[in-house]
Amino acid sequence: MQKEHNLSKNQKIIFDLIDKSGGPMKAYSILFNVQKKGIKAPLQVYRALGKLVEIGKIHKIESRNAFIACQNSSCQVSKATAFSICESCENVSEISNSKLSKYLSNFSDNSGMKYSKYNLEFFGLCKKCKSK
Amino acid sequence: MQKEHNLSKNQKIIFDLIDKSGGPMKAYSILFNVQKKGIKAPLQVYRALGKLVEIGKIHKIESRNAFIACQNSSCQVSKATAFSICESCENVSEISNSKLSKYLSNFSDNSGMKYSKYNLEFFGLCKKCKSK
DNA sequence: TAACGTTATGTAATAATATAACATTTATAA
DNA sequence: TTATAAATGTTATATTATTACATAACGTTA
Ligand SMILES: [Zn+2]
Ligand SMILES: [Zn+2]
Ligand SMILES: [Zn+2]
Ligand SMILES: [Zn+2]
Repeated sequence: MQKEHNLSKNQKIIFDLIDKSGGPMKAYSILFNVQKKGIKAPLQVYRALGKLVEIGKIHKIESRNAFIACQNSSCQVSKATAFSICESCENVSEISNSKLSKYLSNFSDNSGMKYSKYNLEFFGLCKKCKSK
Repeated sequence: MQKEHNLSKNQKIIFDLIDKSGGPMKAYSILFNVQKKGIKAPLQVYRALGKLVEIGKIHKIESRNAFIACQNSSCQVSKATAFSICESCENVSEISNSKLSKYLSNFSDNSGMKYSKYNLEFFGLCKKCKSK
């Protein structure tokens, strides 16, 4: 059962934009796109992004400095994320594989460290780009 | 058997600095530290970093925009990397776990994508920070 | 309702990270 | 040698992200 988060005005504008885009978006591209809605400054964008990441509605693709809407309805928080990234067309998908997530969530080694979160990024060529 | 790369002057200066630091270093901190050795501009640092990453002598910690010397002698290229990051003291270690790397290198799903590279970052509290 | 604490917003300035463009030099190899 | 690739030097600029401070909206409870 997913907690309902009542998004604020700016959070909703920015989430809707990212979600509808269907892919990763960069902060300043978001800013450009929401200026007509009254969001004029980078900080307004970064604050909304920060909150949306915190509650798991979006994730940051670290290697690309970009943000993508969560494609996995059960992702309440951004604490166990995996993505596949095409190095040619830059298409990104969230990987939703229960074996993988179990394996990583349960991973431990002899470092004495307790892992509470992970982020995994796979790179390669997508189907389309491979066949070119 | 690891290929010997003859590092250039700037590459050697920057690699030695990162390696001796024993942890992750940020580009502008590197720049500051090597200015006395004649490296004066960001681009000189980023070019050396780019090459060092390419040949696997260092890795980029994406979530921190920082660079760490490879702690795994068999890492020829930065194509299969895993790190543990303490969210309190920011200590970073490269994870060298053959089961994990086999599991991830062989991972495939039904997306039709061929994965040639991955980067995994685990977050948590290290032993020291946990006991505080 | 009133008071309070929390969350979100607005705005300006600036910090931190990274690359483009161009000229020159050094290393490698045919 | 000649050519080719790799590395360097330098200036300027692009991109990504945060600090600082003031104000407004929201939710809770007295
Ligand atoms: Zn998700
Ligand atoms: Zn592709
Ligand atoms: Zn390594
Ligand atoms: Zn720690």
